[in-house]
Amino acid sequence: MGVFDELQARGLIAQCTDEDKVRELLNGDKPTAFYIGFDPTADSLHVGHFVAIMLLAHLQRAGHIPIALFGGGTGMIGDPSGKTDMRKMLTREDIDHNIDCFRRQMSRLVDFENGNAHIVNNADWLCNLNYIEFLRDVGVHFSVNRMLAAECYKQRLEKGLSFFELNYMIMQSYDFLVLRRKYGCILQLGGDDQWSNIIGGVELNRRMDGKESYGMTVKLLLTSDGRKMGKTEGGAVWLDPNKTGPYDFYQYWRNVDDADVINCLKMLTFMPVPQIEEYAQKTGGELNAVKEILAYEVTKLIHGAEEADRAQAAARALFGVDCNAGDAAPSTTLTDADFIGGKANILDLLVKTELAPSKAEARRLVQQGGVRADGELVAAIDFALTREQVADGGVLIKKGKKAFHRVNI
RNA sequence: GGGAGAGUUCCCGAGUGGCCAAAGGGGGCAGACUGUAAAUCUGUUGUUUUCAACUUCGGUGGUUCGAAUCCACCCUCUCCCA
Repeated sequence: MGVFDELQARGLIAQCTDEDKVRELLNGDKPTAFYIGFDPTADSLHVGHFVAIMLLAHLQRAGHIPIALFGGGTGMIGDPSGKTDMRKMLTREDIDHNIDCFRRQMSRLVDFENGNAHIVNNADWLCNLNYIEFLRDVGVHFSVNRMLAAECYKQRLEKGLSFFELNYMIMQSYDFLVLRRKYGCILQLGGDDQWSNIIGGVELNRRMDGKESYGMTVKLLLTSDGRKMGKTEGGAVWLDPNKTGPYDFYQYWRNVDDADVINCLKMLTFMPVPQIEEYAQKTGGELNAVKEILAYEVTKLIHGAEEADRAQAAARALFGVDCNAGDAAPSTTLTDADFIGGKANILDLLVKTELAPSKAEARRLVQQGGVRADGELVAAIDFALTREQVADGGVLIKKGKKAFHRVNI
């Protein structure tokens, strides 16, 4: 099975400009250079980028050459597609820093060594453009009428779209032209929301150089009811372990909706499709076990086997029969200052361990029976841990079922 | 440039002088039920030294015993005209 069919079987492909041709390119033996753009608007990739990275990885394994394009130049504008508001602009330094972070995170899945893949920043060619020349050479090929007809601008057209932002599509198209000329890159990938920007590039290649190029979009990772995955109360689920710890990352996948498990396995792991199809037969409690596999596999890909093992061990310990919550529990070391008269009040501890954002919140948690210390329900807000209790191997404080923190001294 | 309107707590959105820490919904958190799921039900959702006090309704001043609510100026956004 060729890699194109593999991707299709995994449900990764949304649409292609020329499906037969793209299949031929990707399934063939000849290495094809392709690119995908990333907006370096944050200092970490998040789950929304995960699918795109998997795509890079799949295609690289099939012998093709990925180019990760960072929108250092376009990032200073911000893509208006599908956004309701204009983005804030970033400084050059921010963007450079973000690119650096992205690169590190991606290199776990994509090999950037030995020319097997390239990293480029479109600031390198966009920043020095001459306005008049650019308008004359590139701008003439774009019809505003057609651009405005594109679905992605419709929403903005009602709310207001600045000229500045309208140029995003032109710049992205120009990127494709540059990469084709420089690296022979003839295929652009992107999220499904990038479709019209990709088409723009394909047309520009044809109009300016008379060369054929292709575009393909990947499905966005959506929940079964159509919402974007990777959002939690705390914002996005990040791939950076400093922003979303491996345990929390693991837990996110451990808790996905039943209806989304199979999809996630297909899109976010390298597990063979036939095997996933077997899991797809499972229901009820058995499907719950599949989630553990998903969580482990995905965590392994992003954070490595060691972290995945730890996260899994911690989860099993916490939710399993034995209450001994491994060494993966986040912990805080108390000092004498935390004990008043040899005791540390539970409310203060909840705040200190960040299980509760304020004492008022901590009080509510206790009153509603949501707090346990070493498995014992904390019944009253004046409950306190003695120094001796903490000194003896520490105490595990649990908030609800899923949040916990160890205190020791 | 001219005219009209809007900015309320995490989000949407009520509130037009005291009964307002501010309705309702969403979201979040906790409890029950479960499979660490979903659905459902219950409680809760500004802070603190919690039978009370303090800070909050775009900003700054003002009127008043008392302001999210009235006045002045400013900032931001949207809409209509050019």
